Amino acid sequence: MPNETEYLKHIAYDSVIFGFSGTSLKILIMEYHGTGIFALPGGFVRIDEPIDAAVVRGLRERTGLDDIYLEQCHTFGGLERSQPEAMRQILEANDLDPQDYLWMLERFISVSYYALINYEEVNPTPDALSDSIEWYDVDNLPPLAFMHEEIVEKALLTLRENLEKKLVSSKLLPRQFTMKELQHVYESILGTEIRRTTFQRKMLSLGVLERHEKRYSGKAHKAPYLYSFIERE
Amino acid sequence: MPNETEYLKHIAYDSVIFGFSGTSLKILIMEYHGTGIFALPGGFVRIDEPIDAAVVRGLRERTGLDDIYLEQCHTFGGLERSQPEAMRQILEANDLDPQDYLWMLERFISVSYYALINYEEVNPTPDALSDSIEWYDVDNLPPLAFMHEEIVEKALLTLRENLEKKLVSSKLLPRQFTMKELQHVYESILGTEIRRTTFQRKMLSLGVLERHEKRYSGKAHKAPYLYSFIERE
DNA sequence: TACTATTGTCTCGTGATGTGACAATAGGAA
DNA sequence: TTCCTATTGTCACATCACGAGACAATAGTA
Repeated sequence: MPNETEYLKHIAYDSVIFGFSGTSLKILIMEYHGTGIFALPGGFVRIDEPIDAAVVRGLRERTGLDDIYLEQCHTFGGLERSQPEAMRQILEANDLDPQDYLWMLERFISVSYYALINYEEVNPTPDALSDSIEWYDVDNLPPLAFMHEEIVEKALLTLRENLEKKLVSSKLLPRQFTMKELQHVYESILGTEIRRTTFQRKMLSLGVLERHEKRYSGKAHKAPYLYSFIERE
Repeated sequence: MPNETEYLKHIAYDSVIFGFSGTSLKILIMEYHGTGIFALPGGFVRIDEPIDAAVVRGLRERTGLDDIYLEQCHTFGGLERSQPEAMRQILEANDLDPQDYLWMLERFISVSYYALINYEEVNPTPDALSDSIEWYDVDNLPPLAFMHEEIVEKALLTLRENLEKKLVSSKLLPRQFTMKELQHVYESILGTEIRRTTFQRKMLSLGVLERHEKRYSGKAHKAPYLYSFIERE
C-alpha cells in the first residue's frame, strides 16, 4: 500500500481510458472492494517521479500495455473534490486503519489524463484496492465518486477537439478496419450522425489511409474494403 | 513572505499574461531583485484555496484588475524544472535565509494559466521579491528561468487554438476598435499575415460585431469605422 | 483641384462540403 | 439459375467558404 513518505502529498492523477467496441465509446471504471464506490482509475505520484511517468505506470498495471497513447486534459484544483468519508470507507473495507493513512484523507489536486487503447488488446486487471475494473459505455456510467463525472466530461470535450487534429481514431481501432467502423468511431466521439458519402470522401482525401483486401462478413450485401492508417515516422 | 505552513508544498502556478499594443502581442515578465533572473509571474496555493482562486489573487496583486479572463493551459509535472540554485539566489538577494525556506527549494509541479487583459487598463506592479514587472514582445523575451519558455510556448499554442473558438480578441482590445486593429490581434497571435479583404468579410459575417461611428485619425485617407463586440448574456 | 494612402465592397475562380443518385456486389430466396 | 435486398464505392450537382484582385469612396495634403 502507498506509504506517506513515498508519495507527493496533495497530488493525484486520474485517467480516463477510452476504448471502442461495436458502435460505442467506452471507458474503464473501477469499483472499490465491497463499498459500491465507483471511480476512475487513478493514483499517486512518487516523490521523484514525473507525473507523466506515474500515469504510465498506473496504466501498465491496469491494462498490461506499455506504449499507450496518453494526453493531459486538465488539472482540477478545487476544494470540493476531497471526500474524506469515501476515502475512509475504502480504507476500512480493505482492513486498513485510516489513522495510518491520514495523508490520503487530505485535500487533493487531480491532474487528469485521457488514454486511447485498442479495446481488443486489453485485459483489465484490478489493483489492490479494487474489486473490479470494467468497461462502461460513456453515456451509461455508474455514479462516480470524487466528482469524476466532471473529469470524464472534460476528457470527452478534449477528445472531440483532438479527433481530427491528432487522428485519434487510429489509436482506438485495430490495425485494419472498414470505413463503417471508422465512421462509428467518429460518430460515437462526436455524438452525432455523419453522412456516409461525405465521410468516406473526406477520409479518403486525407491521404492517410491504405486500402487492403475486402472483408466478407457472410451478410447478403457488397463486402467492404479493409483500410489501415499509413505508418509514418 | 510565504510561510511553510500556509501553502501547499510542491505546487505552484505560473501565469502567462497577454496584452496587445500597437501591432504586437506582449506578456508580462518579472525580474527578481538584483539577480538578473527573469520569470513568469507565479505563486503558491494556500492550504485551503482552490488553485483558480490563487491565480486570480496573484493577478489582482500584479495588475490591479479583478475579473480577468483566465484559462488553464497545462500542468508541468517533470523533474527538470526544479532549480534550487536559482531559488536560493533569489532568496539571498532578498536577505532571506534559504534555511528558513527549504520547502521552496524542493520539487514543484507547475499549473500554468494564461490571462488576457486590456493593455491600456493595466498598471503592472512588482511584488515583494521582484524589482520590476514589464511588458515584453512575445517574440523578443529575455531568457527565462525555471523553463518558463516552455510554458510560454504552450500558452501561445493554446491561445492560437482558442482564437476563433472563444473570441479571444475581444478580451485583448478596448471596447471599440477598428478592423485593422482587430486584424493585428489575429496576425500577432497566429504569427502570419492575413489578407485584408478576406479577414474583413469573415469577421463581419460572424455577426458578432456592431458598427459605430468613424474614427478620424488625422491621416490623409479614408477613416475607418469603429466596431465593438456585441454583448450577450 | 489634383494626389495619396487607406478603407469598404464586389466579383470571379477554386476547393471543400451537403445531398442525392446510381451501379456494383454478396449472399439469401424463389 | 434468376431475382431480391442490404450495403458499398463512386459520381454529379448545388452551395458555401475562401484566396485573389479590382474599384470606388474618402480624409487630409500639396
